[in-house]
Amino acid sequence: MFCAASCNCVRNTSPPVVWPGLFCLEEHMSGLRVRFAPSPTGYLHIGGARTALFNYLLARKEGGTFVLRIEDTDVERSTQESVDAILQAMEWLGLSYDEGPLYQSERFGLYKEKVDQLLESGQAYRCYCSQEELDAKREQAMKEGGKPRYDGTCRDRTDQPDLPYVVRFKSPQEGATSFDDRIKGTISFNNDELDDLIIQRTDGTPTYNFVVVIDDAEMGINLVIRGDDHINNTPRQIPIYQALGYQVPEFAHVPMILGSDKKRLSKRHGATSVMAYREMGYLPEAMVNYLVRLGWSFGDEEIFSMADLIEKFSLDNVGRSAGVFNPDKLLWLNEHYIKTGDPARLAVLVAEILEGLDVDISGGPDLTDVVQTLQDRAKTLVEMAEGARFYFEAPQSYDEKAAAKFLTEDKREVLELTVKKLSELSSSSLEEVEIAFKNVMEESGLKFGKIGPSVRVALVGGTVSPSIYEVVAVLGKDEVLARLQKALASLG
RNA sequence: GCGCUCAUCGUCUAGCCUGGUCUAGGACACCGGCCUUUCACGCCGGCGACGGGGGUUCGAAUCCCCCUGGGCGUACCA
Repeated sequence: MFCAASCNCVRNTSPPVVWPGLFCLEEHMSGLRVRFAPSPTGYLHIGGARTALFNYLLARKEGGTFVLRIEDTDVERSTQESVDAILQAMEWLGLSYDEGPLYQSERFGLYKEKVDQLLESGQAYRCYCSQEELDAKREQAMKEGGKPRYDGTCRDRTDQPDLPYVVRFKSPQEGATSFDDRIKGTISFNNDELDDLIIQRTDGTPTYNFVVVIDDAEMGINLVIRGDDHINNTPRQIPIYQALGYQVPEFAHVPMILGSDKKRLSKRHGATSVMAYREMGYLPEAMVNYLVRLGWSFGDEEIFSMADLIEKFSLDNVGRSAGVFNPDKLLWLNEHYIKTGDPARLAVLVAEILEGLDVDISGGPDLTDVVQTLQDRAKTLVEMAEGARFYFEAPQSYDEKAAAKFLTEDKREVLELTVKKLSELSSSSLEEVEIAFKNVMEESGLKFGKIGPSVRVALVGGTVSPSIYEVVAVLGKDEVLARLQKALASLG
């Protein structure tokens, strides 16, 4: 067995087996416990994926534990489809977790207990103010230039009228709350900025800022890595940890991802769903590599495999400023991984796309060979599939312009010669094909430029394809001959 | 409005903590060239930034202050 942190502590088994998520205890097990806690109100988006990735990487690097928790306290907006979509996306990216998924909706009993505990100890209270009253107060405060925070009307109320109520946490009103963020440094808030936040709604369900504390504490999370849109929540959560007698974890707030207009990344900036990129023909390693480099760096290096990252990732190299999502660079990375990827693996992926395109690949050339001719010229798997199409479907017609230029009567002679030379081939290896074409050139006295383009149009239907030699070799003698004959028949 | 936060090429960033080695490095994109049977790949080259103003210092991208600009938050969403 082999330590997944790719250290030198090879367990003495042969062959070595890498077991994701399994580490040699002595060297790598640490008490680090991190988590990813998405709320299932949609697909896994770029930002969430990066947060998950950072958590995953740190856990793997330190030999810690990565926990997945589903934040579905908002019963209205949470759906099972979203949960599935998120799980699927994480799997695609290769982000395995050690514990979970844990559902907050299944822990309401626990939260209720904690609410009661705070109510009893006087650290929380029932608030009977209606939504309308609150809205009015907020508006009023804003108008007077004040802070739109709850004014504490019910804070010291002692009666318990038979009215709907929410439970509010008694936030400290004096002093300051501060914490040392692992990424941003010391952050401090004056407590008079805090108002008494609602921890339990009228319908009895708990709210985010409350459950997140309980869960992180109960699950033993000691480092919370999350988006920096949560920085403002942190000083509200810390007093809750304290009120409940929990130890406050460390925090690491990672900067947000913005769109090209520097606004928070959203649908109008294009695809933001991780899985949408899979559909567009992106490789997961390209997505992981892109995501990690957005906000993190390691000298001048650009290319990182997951194993590299587990070895090299560190919160120390995470930047403090927000980053703009740049699809061009993602594309470049995808191109890179297609170029350097294992053709057999790529073939499996391309086969799926081809199937979706209703292209029947049975009886055609070996897809792995096909992929190899396309690796240097495709930026996405979808592009590759489209480029592979002609290998399996003989051209039904020829591109008009191309035919007018390259499939003319005066090409008959050389095309017939090509057919002759090719048909004499014993195999269609690349070497043999090259020799055949050389012979054609010699006998006809023509340069390749006078022959190749015509052959290309005959074989693929247009003027764009991999090298002619490769195409002929991969397509195979019989199919090439058939297509050439067909083109010959169309001449004139 | 208030609070928090951020600030190096168009974009991602190195450098900043421990001032001089920075006429600021790399990558994407873009432009030009080479290679070439098409399209690509590849290779070579180019364009291009320390937001502004004050300090401190012999010397500041690096330290301090102010300004400006951006982001986030300000929900019975998470």
